[in-house]
Amino acid sequence: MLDIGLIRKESEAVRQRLLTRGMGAADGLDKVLEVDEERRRLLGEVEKLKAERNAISKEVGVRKAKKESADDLLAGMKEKSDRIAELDKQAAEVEAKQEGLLLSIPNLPWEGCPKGSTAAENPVVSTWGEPKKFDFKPKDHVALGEALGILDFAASAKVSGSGFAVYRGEGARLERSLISWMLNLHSGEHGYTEVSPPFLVRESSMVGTGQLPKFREDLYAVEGGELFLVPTAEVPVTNLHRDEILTEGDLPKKYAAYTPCFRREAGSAGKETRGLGRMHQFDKVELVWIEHPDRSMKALEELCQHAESVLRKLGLHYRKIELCTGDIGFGAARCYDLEVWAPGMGQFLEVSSCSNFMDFQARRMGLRFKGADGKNRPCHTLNGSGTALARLFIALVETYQTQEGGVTIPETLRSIFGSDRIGKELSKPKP
RNA sequence: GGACGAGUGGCGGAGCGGUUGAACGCGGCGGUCUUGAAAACCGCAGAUGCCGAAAGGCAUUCGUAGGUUCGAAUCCUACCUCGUCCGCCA
Repeated sequence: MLDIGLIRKESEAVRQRLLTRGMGAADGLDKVLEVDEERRRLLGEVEKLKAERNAISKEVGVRKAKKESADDLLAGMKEKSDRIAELDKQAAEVEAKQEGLLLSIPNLPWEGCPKGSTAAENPVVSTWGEPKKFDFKPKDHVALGEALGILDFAASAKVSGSGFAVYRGEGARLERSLISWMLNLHSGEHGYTEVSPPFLVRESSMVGTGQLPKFREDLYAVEGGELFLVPTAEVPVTNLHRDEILTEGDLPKKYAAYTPCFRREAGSAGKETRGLGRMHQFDKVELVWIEHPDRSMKALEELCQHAESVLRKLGLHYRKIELCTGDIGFGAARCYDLEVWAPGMGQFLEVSSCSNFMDFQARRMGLRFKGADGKNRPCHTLNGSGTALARLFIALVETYQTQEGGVTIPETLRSIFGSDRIGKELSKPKP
């Protein structure tokens, strides 16, 4: 949520910055200014009346205490109160309207964001490793996984429909191992506190991180309740500190969390839907920072390094791109994506999105810190996948497949996985 | 799911419908004292919004939303959350 004070003071600059996102991104700005003016007008009027009423009521109390009559003061007070009630109602309506408008305006892209209008204009920041070379034609993970019996799409379709997967045997074990290994890495080496949050959250949490009110159609809602399935651990974890005033010494807060992620993926049917590429449910280890505004851009670099370290340790070829103003997400001010190479599919797959939301989410959720000057200011929030599963699984099995149709397990995963390969000639680790 | 009880400032905990944003204690901040610290003593201090260049003023806020009243932390209703007991259960 943008600061209404900023919108008021620098409306033209705000408009120009929003427009770098594309046509329509500044819609609602004029309306919100108009509503804000009306709100302040009403507030001025009603607060003046309330001040009068308070003064008179206080005097009534004094007179009654002295057993004196206050009838002269009470005359006309009912009308005054009715007028106040009427104006209060109007003010509440206008405030709700303003809130609704503000919640639907996207964040300002950071001033240093590359300008552009589509994903095609996202610059590649860096590339790590090389595409794996094969002496044979590499299979994609669907062919490979089904032949090995570690993926079963027929079963998941039967149980839940398209967009789901059943991992079996060594496949399920690999998935679980990756989650544990990543959590160990981030909590053990990168200083994150591991948390295991609820997978269903209330509406206010979704509003806090920005999924609602605008993107309801992307979410799974639980029927008959007001709970939603989390689309990312960002939601429950960032909201851990909603409505809190932290001290500067509390910052940064760094959390790592595993959750499954549930997304309707409405409108993307038929697009990249083969195999594990785009699922209604996938696993993810998420990194969340709550940081001091002065340090959040540095924090974004660090957070992204932590996500990158996952891919490096696994020896997976990837590239890092920075999202341009036209492609950046609703709440993000700056964002890097990490895309890992899947040799069987012959494409890069997004496995991490590392964003600095600056004060956008913090304003929505009332997350502040008390600065050295004693003033309360919104914190900055960041998050990034560290990393998303399913696609990491794809890259891993496709990269490490063998000519015989098995999969070699990278050195770093072997002890937690309990073996050095999947497939024929499965061997136990040497004692 | 059923019954009962409770929700007050960072924490604990008072609070007759009227000069209560709220006693008191702890914690916090600033000072006095001290070589320094502790103790003791004195003082300051919630949050949000509106107006204002500022100083400051005003409004709102005692789980949430309504209601009664000239006036609500205090009375009424609903909801939420927590606790206890019962039932069910991984």
